[in-house]
Amino acid sequence: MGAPLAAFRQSLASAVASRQGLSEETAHALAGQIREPEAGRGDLALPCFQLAKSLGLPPPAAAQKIAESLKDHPDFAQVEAAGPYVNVTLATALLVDAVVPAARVPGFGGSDSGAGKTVVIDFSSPNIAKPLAFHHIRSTVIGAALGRIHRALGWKVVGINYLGDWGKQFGLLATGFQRYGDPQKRADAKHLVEVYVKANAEADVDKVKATLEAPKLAAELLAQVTAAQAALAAASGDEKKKAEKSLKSLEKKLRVQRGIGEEADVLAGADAWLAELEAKRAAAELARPSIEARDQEARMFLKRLEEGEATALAEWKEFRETSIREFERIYAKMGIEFTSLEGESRYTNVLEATVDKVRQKPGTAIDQGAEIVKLEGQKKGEPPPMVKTKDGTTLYLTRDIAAAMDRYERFHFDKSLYVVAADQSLHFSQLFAVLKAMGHEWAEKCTHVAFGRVHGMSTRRGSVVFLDEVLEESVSKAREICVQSDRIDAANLDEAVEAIGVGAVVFGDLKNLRGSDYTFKWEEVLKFDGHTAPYVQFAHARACSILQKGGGVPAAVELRHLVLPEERAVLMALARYPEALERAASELEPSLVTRAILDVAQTTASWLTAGNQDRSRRVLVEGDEALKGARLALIDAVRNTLQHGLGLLGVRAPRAM
RNA sequence: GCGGGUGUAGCUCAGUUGGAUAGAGCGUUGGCCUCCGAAGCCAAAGGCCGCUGGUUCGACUCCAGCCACUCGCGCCA
Repeated sequence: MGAPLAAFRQSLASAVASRQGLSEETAHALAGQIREPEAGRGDLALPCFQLAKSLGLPPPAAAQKIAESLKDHPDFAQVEAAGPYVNVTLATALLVDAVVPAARVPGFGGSDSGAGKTVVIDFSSPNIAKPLAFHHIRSTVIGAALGRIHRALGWKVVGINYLGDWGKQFGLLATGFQRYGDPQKRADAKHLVEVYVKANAEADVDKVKATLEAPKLAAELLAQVTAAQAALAAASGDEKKKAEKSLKSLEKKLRVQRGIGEEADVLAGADAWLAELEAKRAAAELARPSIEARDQEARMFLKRLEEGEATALAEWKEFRETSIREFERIYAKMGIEFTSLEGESRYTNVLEATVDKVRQKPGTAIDQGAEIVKLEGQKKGEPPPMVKTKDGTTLYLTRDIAAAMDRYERFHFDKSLYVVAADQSLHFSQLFAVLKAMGHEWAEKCTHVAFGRVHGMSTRRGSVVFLDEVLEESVSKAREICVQSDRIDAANLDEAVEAIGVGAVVFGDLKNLRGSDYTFKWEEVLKFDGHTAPYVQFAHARACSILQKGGGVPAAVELRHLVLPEERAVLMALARYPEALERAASELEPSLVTRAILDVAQTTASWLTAGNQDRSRRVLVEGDEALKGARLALIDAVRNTLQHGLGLLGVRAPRAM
């Protein structure tokens, strides 16, 4: 099938090389420099800065010379030197023949570049006992999209939903349930979440610790501010600048802690603040024994699990299944599938053996009761990887080491991806470093596909939004709009509504570069205008509708009739699509696919709307069957590409909306 | 304090790996439905690309130093 754009670049580069007597090698290098020109200046642009050197001419003269030499080349309809650039317009025949037939074939954009290779993708991976909150959408849709993209490129894909089904949080749920759980609701996922949230709050030893230390820290900070103020008053010259800076940063810290604004005097009411913190401290002191006991209880539950105690295991199994059922309900709604649903518990039996392997190489040491890995080249201040707690239980890292080794044995992967939030970069750099130190060369094939946080959601402030809730809301908004449409018959309404509502949310996430953070806002996730899923779906539906009205694409078409600027824009957008897929896979960046199909949708919308004013520019143009046939073929290519691209993202494309 | 990330239009974000006059969406202003689908199209306004220096014919892009925000930094995952 090939990538048309790459072929165009190559043919331009080869043409230049052969006419200037340059080697194939330089031709190849040249191809890499070719880009797209400014709007209205053709299809390809070759910057001549480096060529100028080898030709011994100033860049504009080199461009002139090269342009002259290409003037009669059959592949190029127009060649123009513009300053140091050569702008080339492709011959229509070349462009249309390379793009349209290929783009009409189902699976356009895919390739076999990954044939014989295996990628393991660890994604979604929620914790049992915790709710599936909105932010879980990120790992879920990014991982699923990367899976589909790789599959389209010929890779064998193993998608693993690696549940957090082992660990202290499970102890919190189990012991919490004994206290607050409604025995009638043992299988109610929402109830389990309530219990977990409550149990977690009542065993929050970190918060108690912080509250206990708060008055002391606050007093210190106040003293520092006072001292800094005095220092500033006494300072002069260079010293003064420094003193100002340090005071400013201390004041800012204080403002944040006190929760006061820019204008307020930082020291005003400090006594009352201290008194308040002191009161909280006293309360925390009283609550401390019970909180520590609850925490201990949860830890002990994990201990019992790790020792294989039957009743604990039975309870664990039951809660686990309840959670999974709830997760699967939501995955089904989003069309997410996994090759394997497993979890940390898979490795409970091999953890001792895993720790033993680490002990042999690179070795471990006991530090403050915990067992840490001896790594060379550790920078000071960097926390050492830890494989066992002071209780003798294992940690996340221990289990991930076991899992990574297991995955390599099972799949002999060429890539192993962990689609996990960027917060955990340290964990993954430790994981990979330990694996490497154990002698596993394949550690280099492992990548942390980090993504940014979703801000504005905090469990503590109770502002957590459930993923399901967002999907529901979006679907109901889609329904409101769809029922007003006379284009869509009752039989297909539900399907379209789901596709649009869920699609908008999924697409909204996959539009941003995965690395960047964003803030959750209802009006953002529920956006249907502008560059959103409904926009692309709309273009697709229009294409379907025109194809239907036109009676489909004729058997024989003369594509050379596609000469409108609007049509060329669509052709170029289609030509870029396969390359976007390859890059999305190599850069692990699904947003490249999102943006590529937005480009197709947008150029198509402009093209089709141009036909509203001017009947001669319509696809279903009257009185010219040959032209109509060519345009139908192009609109079919658009239809096929949009459907494929949306599919890769996990968004369905209704035929009407 | 140490390490990572981010800083581009009022807001949300792209920027093809160093190339021409830095681009979209939202919002604002103006225009386009006797309709091949207005969830759309066309146009306008809006920019010291965080700051300063360096490398280069050329820097939003690379390097150094600052500033701001943010995440992480031992027994959670």
